[in-house]
Amino acid sequence: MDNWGLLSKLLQLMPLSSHGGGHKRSLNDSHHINEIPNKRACLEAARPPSSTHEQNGAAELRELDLFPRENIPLREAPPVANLLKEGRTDLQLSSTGSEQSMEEENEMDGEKISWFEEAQRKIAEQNKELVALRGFMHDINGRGSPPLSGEDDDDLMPKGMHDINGSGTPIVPPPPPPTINGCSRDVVAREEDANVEEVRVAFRDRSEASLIPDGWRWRKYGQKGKPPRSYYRCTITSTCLVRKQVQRCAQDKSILITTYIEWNHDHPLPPAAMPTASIISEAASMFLSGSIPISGGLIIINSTSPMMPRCRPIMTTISFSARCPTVTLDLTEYPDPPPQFHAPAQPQSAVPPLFSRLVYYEQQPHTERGAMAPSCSEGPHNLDDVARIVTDLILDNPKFKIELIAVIKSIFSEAQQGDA
DNA sequence: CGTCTTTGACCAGCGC
DNA sequence: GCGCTGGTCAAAGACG
Repeated sequence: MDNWGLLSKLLQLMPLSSHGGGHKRSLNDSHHINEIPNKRACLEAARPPSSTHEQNGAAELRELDLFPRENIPLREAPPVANLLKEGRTDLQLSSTGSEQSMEEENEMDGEKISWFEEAQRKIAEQNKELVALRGFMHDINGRGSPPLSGEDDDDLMPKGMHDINGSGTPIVPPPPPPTINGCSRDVVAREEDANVEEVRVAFRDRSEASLIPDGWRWRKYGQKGKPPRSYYRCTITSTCLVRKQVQRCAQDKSILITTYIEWNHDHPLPPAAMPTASIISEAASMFLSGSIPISGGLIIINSTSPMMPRCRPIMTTISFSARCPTVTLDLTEYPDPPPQFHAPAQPQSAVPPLFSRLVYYEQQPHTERGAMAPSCSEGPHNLDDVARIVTDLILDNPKFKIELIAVIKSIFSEAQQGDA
């Protein structure tokens, strides 16, 4: 069985009816500092469930109804489509520049077409389905992420899992996106589309310090509430309007929540602040452009920011404060990034690279996980063992599916680089 | 003395 | 209209 076969087998084993958990965890996460709003009807209509009642399935049924299986013929579709059928519109498996790569590869001799290229074709097919699904959802909701143009290959980039800099690329802060009055064009576009004047970007991370060093200079100008929420203003210039809020998580005092209310400084950014600024800008841009679904998702960020010193997967959650949506980047999920996420290439092995990452997942002291999955400390014996372990992990914790998607995506990216 | 933090007052928006 | 909440202001005090 080649790697694609393995992946197909793993994906087929995923319980299709498992719609909760995983990327929806954040929506019910009581750690969230912001509450569901009572205004912004356009966002309210699409907001995720928050009440216990909704957690018990009502909202999930509503979301399932958006993808009635009898209306979408995916029965014969390959496994990736099954994830889409679940509403996993945040699935992203393609890599930057894949379309160009595919065109080139089509001219090559047939014998040289690898499993990876086959996988890319399958992904392209599923992306087309994704376009149809998103359009379908848009028609039903009257909002949400704008439907993608099926004729525009650039728009076929799947949403939700997003490698901001491209996996494995040199860790260089991306240049700020094109701006309109200081806002990225995407931001402006989605603000206009969704009637959103502002989006906030928050970081959740464990820190004993009262402030996470981010390169800017801040001055405290207010404090409210219990637990206390501190308000800071950028003081690099007296006219800079950038502010942020800092508070401890009510449930876990070791978690510091930093919310950036503005990020359009009226002065040149200090070099130390540029990585963080780019992350904030990108995260906001991704949300406003629909790359991060309302339900949140997983993104992969390469960064030199003190907050995120290396490439790592980040669980994003979307909340809705009284004033605007907040994209929260949860940095508490991974105490240390797996080596694969900052080592671009893996030595060749008889075992697919997927497995070594599963081992990483397996070895993490994940406090949210329930019963222990079968131990694999001695390493895989065969691919059936791998499949069994993965199945157990998925059944044990639906969130593992999210992790798996990130791993698969990363593998594809690395494989593509290896071919280049 | 300048800078920064603390803290109560004040304001605006919203739901009831 | 009232109360609640989020956010900001500004006076007072602390600190180096």
